[in-house]
Amino acid sequence: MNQSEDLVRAVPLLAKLPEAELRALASRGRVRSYRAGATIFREGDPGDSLHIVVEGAVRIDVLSSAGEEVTVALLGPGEFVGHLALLDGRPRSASAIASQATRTLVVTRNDFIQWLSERPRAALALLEALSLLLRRTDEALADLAFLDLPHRLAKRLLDLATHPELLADDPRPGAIRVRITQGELASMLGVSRESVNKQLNQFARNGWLELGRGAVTLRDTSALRTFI
Amino acid sequence: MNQSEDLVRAVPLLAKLPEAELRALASRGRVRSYRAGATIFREGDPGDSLHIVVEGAVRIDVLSSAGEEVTVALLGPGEFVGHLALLDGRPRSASAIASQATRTLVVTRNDFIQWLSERPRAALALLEALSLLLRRTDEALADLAFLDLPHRLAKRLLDLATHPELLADDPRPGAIRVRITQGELASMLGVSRESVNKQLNQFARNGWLELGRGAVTLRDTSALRTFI
DNA sequence: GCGCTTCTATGAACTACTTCACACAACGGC
DNA sequence: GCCGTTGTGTGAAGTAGTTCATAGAAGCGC
Repeated sequence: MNQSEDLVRAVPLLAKLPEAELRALASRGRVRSYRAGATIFREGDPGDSLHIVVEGAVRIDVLSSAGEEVTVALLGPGEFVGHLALLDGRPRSASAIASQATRTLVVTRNDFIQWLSERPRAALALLEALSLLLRRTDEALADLAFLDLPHRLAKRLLDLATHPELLADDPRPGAIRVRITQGELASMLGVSRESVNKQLNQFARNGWLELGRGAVTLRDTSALRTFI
Repeated sequence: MNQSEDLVRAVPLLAKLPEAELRALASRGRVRSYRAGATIFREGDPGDSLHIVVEGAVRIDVLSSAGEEVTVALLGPGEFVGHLALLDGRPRSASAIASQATRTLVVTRNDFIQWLSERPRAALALLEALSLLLRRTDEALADLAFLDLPHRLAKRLLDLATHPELLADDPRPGAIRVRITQGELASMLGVSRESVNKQLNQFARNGWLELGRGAVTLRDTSALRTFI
């Protein structure tokens, strides 16, 4: 119980709410566990639940018309999935996969809607959070339309460097080791794995980062930042 | 007064609300007029108002890092702009320009927030609307990453054909004349005007549409649909 | 009606990606 | 310790878009 409460408080958009309201939401949720690689839900499934990530990491994939999967997001503890289907009642717009062993707090649509309709302040906080998401998606759209691969890649690497759930122990101080394969990067950027590889090696030749199996180690983030 | 009320009811996301609540919102708004080409607000401006389009059409543009403008949306009567800045309190993420003579109903942030915090059902309706917007943006993102120009163009044309504010009188029954320049199309699709022109002419050679100055006339929408 | 501006049309040269083909390295299971 | 699988690295050939240059047609202001 108490743990659920802590989790809910870790969700940025709900963090501001009074304690009693948090407890009310947490008490309606149930904790579920997934092993690495397990499917939390699939695109097209009827969706009637919100998942708040407790620990682990969740990858959000959508299927292109050509049948390829793109990774549209990576979520860590305190972030949430399933809000779209929850709020508009339509089928899941993407698949959610546990990329590590993961636990989530699950709240059903009915419980959430009822809880929310009694708490206007929570609704405002949620509206604010959705607005921010919408801004980020709009920005990603503009990036995709106007930035070339080197710039999108640099941007994405710096973004990933802020996701604690992907970070491994730093081999040396000042370096940030991001645990991700080049194939996963390609799928996030909407380009081929080979192109990502070639560009990463270019960055490595500049001394901005080092490559390893399943990881990219950023050695000069400020160079990457000024490159953007 | 009465007119504002009608406007508010025309907004899909607010249409379900009881009459008294609608009146409450409409009475807080003010109607403002813009001539064709006038700027409603600019990207980066502090944003503290929601605009509901009463009549006319509004184009939403964002600036790319390279300084180019992309059109991210076209809005007609009943649709609304400014919700992002309104809800999250940040600066405008895009510019809004009246593409025809236009009137909007303006509601300020404070009025709206206050109105909303007293009406949980309206908040739920808004959350649902934002979820749908988010879905659409995600879909546009996937299209941009995976679909080539011909398919994106066909999709966009069919989408535009459902926007009544852009439609001119049909020259012949069954045909849909969309009033838009090839440059505007290019700016929506994130490609060059020349590429749009070449692809449109390809479609015209197929007999699927006809081209004119400032307009595209769809003659065989089902062919376009099966092409997608 | 004339000239300016906007919009459409098209070809040529260039470029950033793609796909394909292949080599090799690292890790995990048994 | 071997073998299958997963991940990285790289070159050659192809292609879907780009920019640039140039042309003409349609509408608008006065």
